[in-house]
Amino acid sequence: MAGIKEVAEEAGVSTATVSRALRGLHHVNDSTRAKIIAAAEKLSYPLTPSTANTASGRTNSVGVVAPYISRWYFSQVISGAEQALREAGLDLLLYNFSQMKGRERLFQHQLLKGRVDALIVISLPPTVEEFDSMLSLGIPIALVGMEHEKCASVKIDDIAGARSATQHLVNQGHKQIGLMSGRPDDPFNFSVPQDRRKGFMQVLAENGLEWLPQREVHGDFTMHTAARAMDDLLARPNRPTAIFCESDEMAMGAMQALRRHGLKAPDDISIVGFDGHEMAEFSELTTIEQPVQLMGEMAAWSIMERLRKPNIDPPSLVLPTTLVVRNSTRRISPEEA
Amino acid sequence: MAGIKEVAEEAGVSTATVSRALRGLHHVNDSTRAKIIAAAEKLSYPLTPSTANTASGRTNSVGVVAPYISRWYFSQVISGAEQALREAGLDLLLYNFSQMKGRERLFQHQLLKGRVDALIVISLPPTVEEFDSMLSLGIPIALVGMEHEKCASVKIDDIAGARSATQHLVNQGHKQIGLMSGRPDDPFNFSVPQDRRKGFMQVLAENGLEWLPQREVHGDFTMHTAARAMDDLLARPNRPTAIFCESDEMAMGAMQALRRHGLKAPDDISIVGFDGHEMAEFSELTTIEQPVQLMGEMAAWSIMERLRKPNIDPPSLVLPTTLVVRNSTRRISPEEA
DNA sequence: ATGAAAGCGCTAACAT
DNA sequence: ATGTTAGCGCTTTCAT
Repeated sequence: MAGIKEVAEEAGVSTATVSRALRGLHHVNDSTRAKIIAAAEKLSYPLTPSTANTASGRTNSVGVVAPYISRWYFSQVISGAEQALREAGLDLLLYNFSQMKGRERLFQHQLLKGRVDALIVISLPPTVEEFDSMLSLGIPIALVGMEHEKCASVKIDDIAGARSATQHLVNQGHKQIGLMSGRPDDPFNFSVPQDRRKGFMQVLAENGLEWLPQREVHGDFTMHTAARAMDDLLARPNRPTAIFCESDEMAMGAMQALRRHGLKAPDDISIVGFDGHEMAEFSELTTIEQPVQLMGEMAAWSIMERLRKPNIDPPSLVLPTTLVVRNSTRRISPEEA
Repeated sequence: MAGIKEVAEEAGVSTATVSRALRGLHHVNDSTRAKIIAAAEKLSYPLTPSTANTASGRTNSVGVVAPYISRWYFSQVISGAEQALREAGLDLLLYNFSQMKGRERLFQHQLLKGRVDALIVISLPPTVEEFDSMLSLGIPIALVGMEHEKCASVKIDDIAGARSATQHLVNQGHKQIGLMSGRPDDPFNFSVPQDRRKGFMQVLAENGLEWLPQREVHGDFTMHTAARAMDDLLARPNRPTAIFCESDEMAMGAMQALRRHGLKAPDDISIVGFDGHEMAEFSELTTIEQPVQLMGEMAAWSIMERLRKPNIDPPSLVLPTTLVVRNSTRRISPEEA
């Protein structure tokens, strides 16, 4: 296996010069550099040797931590981050933090330790201790979909998004509006469902609409539980004419349940979702789109910036959402309402 | 930062013993090991130090290479692999190989070089040269969705899957059956579309059904292009009574197009997909399910096995698919056919 | 079963 | 601008 020594020999220089040349440092003669690059290519020597780690203390890779990696939202963010990181020549280490048992959890920061130069944490604060242990790594952290004073963050305004979804329903004449929200006993203290619920309630109140607790059902942000929750809601009296679902997947679950009951959106009930899931278009679902992939990219950029200048303080970005009106919501007449 | 030296001091032993104890090697007294583990935990010293790389030559991580990482199929496989690898204490390095420019491509194996102990390559053979350069790394490689004599592989029988999808349509009385297939000018020499097409044609021939080339349209395995292709097909004469789509996403695109034209599956045209996409249930799509996540897990296991015993030859696994009948296909009467 | 010491392949500090 | 020489933090002989 060709190492830096072989390359040095081939180019007729010292290993130190090879190291400098390949990393684009100053004070290397252009012709020398050319020779070295030629030698490196010939021996297919890597531009960033993996073993550089030990000597330099930098790993040239960043960790991405997420509770799920195959769900739409997460895979989009990861994809965005991957692109930005690879462009910058950084490797991406993937860490899924959902199913680990207690004892292993205790070791989390030790897993990460020394393996990554920075961390991107997607949308779920683990327990406080776990989070502290991440902070204690002393490396830059960028949060996606959350905020924390000590970390950079990229997120949307969930309250505003929920507001415009709800306002859309109100504008269309709906007065009896239901809510499909996250479980109150969510295992994670996740702010997203809370914020989306808050925005919803604000708009109801501002428009003088009465809120009936029996118009709310809960899901866990998947289609499956949402469909079941919807069954439940449909069985209750005072059926709403429209429903705001805190995620597109839940909205699609709701629509599925509707169909099972011989009902249809928007004819029988209007449905608005949240996220901009790729399948929302297929379902003709009205929704609030968020720039998911972009959020991953920006998180990556933000940590790379901080890797360059460790002293700037971590930026907090809020990206815009867009109401996309499709065919799952409709205007209703005053008599219907 | 606590290193092996600190742990050694704390435990009152040498660094060599710490190294041995923490990696579970033989010839370490139980009580010594206990002391060392305690010291390590106290100083939050990682079980598998990242810098072990240099000295041992092993990186304790495997690379996952995929052309996309946010598409459903790929994210599922990655998720499965991640679980299996993490359980075994291996890190997962993610490499997306789609958008890289020519010159960078040339450097691919150099990117990987020395960074991973093994490779899992998902569903797309890059160019032959790129593949050769991966092989030349001299590390175990597991393929998902493809085969190669020198690599382990985990796949399904695409021909058989396509056969049972098509047979299902035939069994329901369809005689004029259309095909939504991959682009013939696919940038990758991807065997999946070819195999699925082959299975389809076999069943048609076996049942003495005539094949009309104008019943075939092409997509790129996404909803979007499929919808457009479907528009095209619907505009042609001799409209088929059923269509086999080579992927669920294409099937959903087709159904979307159908709706736009005021048509509906299965009433106007029966649609059968392929993959077992999570949204297939929502769409009530009849499909061929493949155990996607499991394929990722098995690929991981297979390389870990080979990491242990380098001399066994790479296993080639074929996992079963299942026909799941939902509501996008229906039996038609002889008069209709 | 444990320790001492010689690397692993590279980078960094110091020469020149 | 380039070479020399210590390390980096760990693993792995080889002793004991």
